[in-house]
Amino acid sequence: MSTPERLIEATRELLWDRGYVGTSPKAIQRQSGAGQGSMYHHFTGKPDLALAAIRRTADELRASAEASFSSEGTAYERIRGYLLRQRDVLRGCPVGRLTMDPDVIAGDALRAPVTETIDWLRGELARIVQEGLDAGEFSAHLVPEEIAATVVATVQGGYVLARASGSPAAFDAGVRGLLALLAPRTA
Amino acid sequence: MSTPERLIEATRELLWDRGYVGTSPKAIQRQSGAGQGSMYHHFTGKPDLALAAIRRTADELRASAEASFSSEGTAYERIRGYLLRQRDVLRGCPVGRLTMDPDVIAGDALRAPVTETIDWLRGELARIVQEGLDAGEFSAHLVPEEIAATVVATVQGGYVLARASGSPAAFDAGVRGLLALLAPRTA
DNA sequence: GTCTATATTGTGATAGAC
DNA sequence: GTCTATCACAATATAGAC
Repeated sequence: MSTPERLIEATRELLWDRGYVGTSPKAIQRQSGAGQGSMYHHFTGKPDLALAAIRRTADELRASAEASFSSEGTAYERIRGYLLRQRDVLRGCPVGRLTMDPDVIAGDALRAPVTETIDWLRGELARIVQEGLDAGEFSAHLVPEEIAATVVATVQGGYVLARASGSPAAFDAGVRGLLALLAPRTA
Repeated sequence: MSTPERLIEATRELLWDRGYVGTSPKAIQRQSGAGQGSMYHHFTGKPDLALAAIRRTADELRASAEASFSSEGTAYERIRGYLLRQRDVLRGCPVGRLTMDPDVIAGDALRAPVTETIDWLRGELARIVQEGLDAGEFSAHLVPEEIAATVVATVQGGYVLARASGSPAAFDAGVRGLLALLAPRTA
């Protein structure tokens, strides 16, 4: 792997585990095996490197979600697929956690990929819920954008519950509760 | 206000906005108006002061939630009251945000109040959902602990959506979606 | 109780040799 | 492209005067 590549990957790991304020250039250098000089040769500084790392993480998350969304099945099945897809629950969401980082949220550059990713997620889910409504799968009084927000929030909040309790079980409980509420009436 | 009091309050504000790793003793001293010497006279260091601050924040959050839970009304109405209670949405949850702080989660001392608060919330909500089930208010197939987790997750995740989009509207959308899913069948 | 001085290590970066 | 100085400032304290 090239040096810029190793720097970006190391930064992604550190941002995921410690956030932006908790990630120092020195830690990035240690984790990537690159020296001081290399890092500042390839990137202008910590914000520049963090931006590259965040963008890549956002792209990966999007590609991964897209796979769930475009699978076969009813709207409910696709939402269930998204909710139950494998996750590193105790590590949290590598994009969502950045919303709690003051230095990420404060500036436009680092915040943009975060905003776009979460907004895109809500939009895709809203589209799926609308398809479910059109198919008569869900109660007609449900509002697609609201249900989409509830689904994304349950996932993001599920990470909080899991980390608070120290167990992925809390995440799973929240997801199962949501699926029970969302389930098409089979009676 | 006494000096220890001002130190604790300043730390609470900073922890809320910047997290534990983002909060320095110097910033606490500036915000509280206390000097270096005072801070280290009243507290052994940053972790000690943070513990006092986190405990107080957790106690306040619990008291505030208790007010919603113990109000009059059906189970659905009490859950709705909790979900719609006034919040500083864009600032996030002062307790939940600490779950993303590596130095808080890593140690038992600082993590304990966070764990206890979130676990307590889930327990109280599960109790209310059970009451709703007993009263025939909810579908019998719902599992109280799961719905409770979904409710808390929707709130915690709602903060993430709001901060990602820069608007409290995203939080409100998630809550309305959940309430629509949870609403007793009126037909 | 509060203040100032001092200390060690880390942060985030620049400069210039190789 | 990478390395080793070097730098100014912040983080997180300790020591001891007042």
